[in-house]
Amino acid sequence: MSEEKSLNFLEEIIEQDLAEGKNGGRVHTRFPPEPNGYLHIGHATSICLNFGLARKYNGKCNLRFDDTNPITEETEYVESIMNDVKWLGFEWDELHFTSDYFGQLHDYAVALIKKGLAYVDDSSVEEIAATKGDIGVPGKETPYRNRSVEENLQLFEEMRQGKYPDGAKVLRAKIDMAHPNLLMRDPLLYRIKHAHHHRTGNTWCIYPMYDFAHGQSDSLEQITHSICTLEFIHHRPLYDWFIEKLEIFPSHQYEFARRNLSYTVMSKRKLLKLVTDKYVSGWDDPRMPTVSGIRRRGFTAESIRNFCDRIGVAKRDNVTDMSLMEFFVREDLNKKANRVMAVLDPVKLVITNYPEGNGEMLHCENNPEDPAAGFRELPFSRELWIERDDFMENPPKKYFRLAPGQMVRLKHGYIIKAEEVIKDTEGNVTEIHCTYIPESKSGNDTSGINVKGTIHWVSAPHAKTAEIRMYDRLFRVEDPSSEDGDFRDFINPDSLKVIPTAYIEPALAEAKAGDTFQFLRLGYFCVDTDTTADHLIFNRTVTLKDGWAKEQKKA
RNA sequence: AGUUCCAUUGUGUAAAGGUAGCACAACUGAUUUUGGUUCAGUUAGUCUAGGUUCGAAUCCUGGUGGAACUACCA
Repeated sequence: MSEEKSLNFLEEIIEQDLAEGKNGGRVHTRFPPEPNGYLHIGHATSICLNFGLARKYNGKCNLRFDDTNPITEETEYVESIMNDVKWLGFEWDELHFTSDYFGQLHDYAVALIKKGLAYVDDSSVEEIAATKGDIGVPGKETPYRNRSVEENLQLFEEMRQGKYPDGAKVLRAKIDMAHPNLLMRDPLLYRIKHAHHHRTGNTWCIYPMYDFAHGQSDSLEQITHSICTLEFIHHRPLYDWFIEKLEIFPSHQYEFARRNLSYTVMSKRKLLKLVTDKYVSGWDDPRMPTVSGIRRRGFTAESIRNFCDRIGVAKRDNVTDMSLMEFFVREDLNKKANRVMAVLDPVKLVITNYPEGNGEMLHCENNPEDPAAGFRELPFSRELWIERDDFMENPPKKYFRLAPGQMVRLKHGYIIKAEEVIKDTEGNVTEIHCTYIPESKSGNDTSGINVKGTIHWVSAPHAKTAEIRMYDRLFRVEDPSSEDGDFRDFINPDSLKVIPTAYIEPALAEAKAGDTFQFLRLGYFCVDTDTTADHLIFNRTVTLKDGWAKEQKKA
């Protein structure tokens, strides 16, 4: 049986083009971010799509910075974007900046003027908006629309030379002021901005608009399939118009629906607001849907690639549930992350019949899913920390863990039986006394006893401490992007919970930033970039599936 | 209102006129020294009304519902 994977609509288009011998059998895509912010998971789908298509069809994919607006763009963003693309596991075939084409784009503008297809307009922003018309209402032509080619050439040259202040004049295409598509009503091609550009400095004071730059840049790079999101679909007639009138390489634009994720926002404007208004610690806050944020949180590049492949690409509106992304993270980490033990909410456990002194070392498997991960030695002793909710004085029926008179296994260690509970004056449990069964040692258990529960622990005299940061969804509402206004109304106040001192097993003190572990029964945790030898910080990447929680919900 | 795009289980996607399938989620059960993992299984879907056809999720028409477009942003 050939495992025939179904094609998405873009792959179908490409295969048809290939079958027809279009573009000489070439496939060339590009990922074209504007360097005005950090990349987010939505960009990641676009990256996986563009680079993935190129990889699949033996083609090429460029990284192009669409830097036509000097006001918003910064070198810091350029660097973070290149870093994120590489981290996701992709290499660009060519690196370009739209600003490298400013000279060529200027020549294209001159060519359009010469053909009588572009003119200089002296109207103000307000006048242009007022004469644009409206949905269903045709616009009005400006009095400057019929200037001669010579005059337009001269004025455009004077614009370039810096003879006019910002906003005094613009270059517009001469198309149709009554066109039902607002974008075809004499769109702006160039505007005057006396501003410093992050790459071209002060060389230019006129800058091309997106529409006049994007398609031509695609064409200059011989891009065969220019893939963008659906909101650009109205731009396609313009895209094609420039290519036709300039008689340049016919790149084609294809649109797909933006990917949305439940409980998160993708708009760069809103992400920027989260950062500048300090709702989060920065672009790489582990709650942010940015590539740098989810990386810091411990999501792996492979799981993101798998996620993007799985959710696919289509043209209908969509909101993918977070649980799908979390599944791919768990799937990947389950194979890779070593199992270790940590106690987040400790209570003391004393094994009264275990000898006092230094205890013993236990031989522990690092990862049952990966035999190559090996073993480690783990100290065991008379006094341990265990998780507070692994003991219940009055347990419900299906509670498999510690309770008075009930037996449980200490992971990698012995079976114990709870004998006595010590409480403070307010009735809080401060210590649990129990006995152990010496013949039940993990690995050579001759006791013949079967217990239903296994709990994790850390030897009290050997334990190290660490700070644990637990993250939850940043937003309370499922689709925060549908809401406008103040974030405060729908930010989740419990999105960050800090545990200043948790107990961890001693070997973990050596862990380095970026290392990820499964804390047994608690979830996956990743060492934070701010961690130091004196102060270990773990971020919770994702929780484990919780069978006990389900059990309780039923009750 | 005009133009354009879209509509398949709770979610995301397949089925190019011929058995509505996959993954996640949910639910059963088995295995398990993690209430994890793994394995087996169950529930659940073509927006609507017509038309074309031997046969329609697919093609056509009308309706309904949703989205995008009215920046000297990209």
